[in-house]
Amino acid sequence: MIAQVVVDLPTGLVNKSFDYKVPEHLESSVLPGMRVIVPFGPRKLQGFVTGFSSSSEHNKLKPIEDVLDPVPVLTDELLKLGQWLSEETLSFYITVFQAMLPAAMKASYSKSFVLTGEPPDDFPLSPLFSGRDEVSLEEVMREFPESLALFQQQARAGVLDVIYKVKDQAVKKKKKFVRLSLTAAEAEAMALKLPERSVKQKEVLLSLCTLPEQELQTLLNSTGSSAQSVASLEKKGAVCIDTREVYRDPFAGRTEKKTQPLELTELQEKAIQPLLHAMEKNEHETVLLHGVTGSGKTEIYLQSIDKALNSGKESIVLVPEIALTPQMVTRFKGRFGSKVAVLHSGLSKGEKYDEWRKILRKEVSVVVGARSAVFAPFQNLGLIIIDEEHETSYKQDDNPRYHARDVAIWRGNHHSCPVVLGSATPSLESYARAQKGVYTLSSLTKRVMMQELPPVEVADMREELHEGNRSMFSRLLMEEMQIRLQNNEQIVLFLNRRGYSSFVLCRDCGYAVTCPHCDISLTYHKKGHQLKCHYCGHEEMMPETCPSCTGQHIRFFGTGTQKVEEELARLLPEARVIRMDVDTTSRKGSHEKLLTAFGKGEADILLGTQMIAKGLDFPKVTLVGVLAADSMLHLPDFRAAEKTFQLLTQVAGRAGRDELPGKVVIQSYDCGHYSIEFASRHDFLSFYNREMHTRRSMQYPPYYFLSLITVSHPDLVKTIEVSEKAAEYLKTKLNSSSIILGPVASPIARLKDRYRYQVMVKYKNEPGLRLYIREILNHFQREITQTQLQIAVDMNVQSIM
DNA sequence: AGCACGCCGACT
DNA sequence: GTCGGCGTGCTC
Repeated sequence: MIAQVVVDLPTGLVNKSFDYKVPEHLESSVLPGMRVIVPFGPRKLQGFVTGFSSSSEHNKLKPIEDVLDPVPVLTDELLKLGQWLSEETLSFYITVFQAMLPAAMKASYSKSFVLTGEPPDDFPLSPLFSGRDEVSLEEVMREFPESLALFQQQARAGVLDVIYKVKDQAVKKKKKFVRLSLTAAEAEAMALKLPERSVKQKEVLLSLCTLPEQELQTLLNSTGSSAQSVASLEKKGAVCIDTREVYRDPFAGRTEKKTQPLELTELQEKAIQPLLHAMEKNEHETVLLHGVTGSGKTEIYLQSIDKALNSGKESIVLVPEIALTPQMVTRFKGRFGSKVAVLHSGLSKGEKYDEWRKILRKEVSVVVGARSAVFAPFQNLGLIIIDEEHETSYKQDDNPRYHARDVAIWRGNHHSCPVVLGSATPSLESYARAQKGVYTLSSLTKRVMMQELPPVEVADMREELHEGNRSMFSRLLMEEMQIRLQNNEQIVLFLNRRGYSSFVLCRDCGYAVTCPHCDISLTYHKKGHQLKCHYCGHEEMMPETCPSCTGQHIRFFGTGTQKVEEELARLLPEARVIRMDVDTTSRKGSHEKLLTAFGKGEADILLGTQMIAKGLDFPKVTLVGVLAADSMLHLPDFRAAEKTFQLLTQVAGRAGRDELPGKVVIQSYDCGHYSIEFASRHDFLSFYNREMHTRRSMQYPPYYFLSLITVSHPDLVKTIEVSEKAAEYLKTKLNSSSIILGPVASPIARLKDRYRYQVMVKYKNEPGLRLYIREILNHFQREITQTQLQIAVDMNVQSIM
């Protein structure tokens, strides 16, 4: 039996399967989709078995060394999907497989030197081994790097062996359990017979009488005894201790109140029908659920999941990372309890691994998670839901550059089940497909309780400035805030920091402090008085004087949340403010804590960035202020208007969600812009028509496909040379109707000390494009593996910023 | 990615 | 004449 194995090396040269002999003792335990350890050259690598064959073109096959999984971690479906996805995104198989699995299952490798026998008397490395017979390469590099050559020499001489190890990081958590091996009556009798001084043993026994099986640590804590007491009891045969695998429980101590399905409104009923139909007929269909904020999309999700559950099928719910709040999780756990697994970035590696294993073992039937949850290894999928389908976070921005929506639709096809794309502000792509009939459109035009969408007023900041108001709050917003404070109602202030962060500028000479490694202005962080690069992490102290002209007038500009907070403290000193941004929410759980505090009314104003734009539902919020609505409007991105519209609509939806009527104030320097105008009128369709018009005339998606090739190298000349060759090659191959833009410098022209140039391809129909790009990659393959050259390909660009 | 193989400069 | 530099090519 011969196994085909894809090895764990993300290189073009090994992007194929290798044949290995399956040793007899493993024949019954290896299946496709399992991880194995195989010898590869002199070392050992983790790999994935993709299939079997009875013969091989190679005559000398090495055997598989070990099988890491008792059952396949990649189902047959996922193997197939991986094949498709790697072709679609031009990624390596191994990269795609790894994207499908929790990070904990990625192998880690180590190398060490081992003494082969008794070292000779004059062995020069004896002091470094000092009695041990193994020293890791890591230790050599750390403690005595100058001896590395000596180690290698001794290895060649045969005094040392070089050992390669593959470590599976997927560690299962274990806990000890204590079980009473006597009946309660016997135990009680024994407890009485124990000597006077065995107080603790007695307590332990009595505790076990009421609950005969307990987790060791819990038992020790509750009785205040030590492991010694329990060990004595074990020796006496009263209890036995065994070690068992347990799941890490990220939701420990949290019990969700069980919720019941709500009665659907007439509109919801109508909207859910096409979906339920497709589920009944076991047909694949993509339903675009366009529902205004507060229209009850979630209840539709919950009831369709319920339907899937009732017919014994599983569901995947994707939620944007940023919206994967405890509030959201609670809604699903509340309805479906322990049938739900949750996968999001807030979990530790181990926790994610455990949640994932619940899916593999069929212990859950619903998974709620961010982008990568679309790969949940369910085998009987009945429904896939993508909430806020327009969110850009569904596109992965490194390899494999996949879009969760495409993967969902592939899987929906495979399982003959519907895919639901839900949004108040669908992406233009999806809405256009719905209009063409590729997707089924299902609309919810009214809020559940029939509240009106909140009125939106736009404050013209140019005019404010004109009339002498130099503060960051318009008079309108100021007035409205004062009213809420008086009425004891709550306010959400939203500051979009993208493209608007606080950069440092010299007022004398105009010098802006940029990152020494990237073509990017540094951002000022008040904490530590430091400047940081958001791309490479470079940090430096805020300079006292201008590095360029040594002038004194170097200041930070732009409005960060910190600055807004200070301004609020000055203008509305009585207001209690909670600030949410990367600085205040970096600690685990702090995000949730702040939101809970706000929900309990411990603050009047919630001030934050993107992270407060969606999913939040606080009944006492009656005013939402958007401080700089146009800050992202002028980003050089074809989606700038779309993103602005989506964001404003989402934010506006946070107001007046309960009985109290809400109001929204949008501040802008460009209030005539159609994104702002249509968002203020809650008019998606007009925005859609207008923006589609622009896209058509500018030849952007959804009228054209957009692929981007980014070449990067530390040397500018090399970068330009390669990108030019790539563009020229494509020009000879593509249709005359396709548009090749560039090469030009990327929007971030230098990143981490590498210059970046890009070639953009706009096209309607280029069936051979992937092939041509593959050829470009092959052509430069040697330079990619051996020099600093990188060529990144994104076959379906979402954003060009 | 590693590592071996192989072909040119400064050393015993 | 040899040790060792790192350019090139392969790993089932």
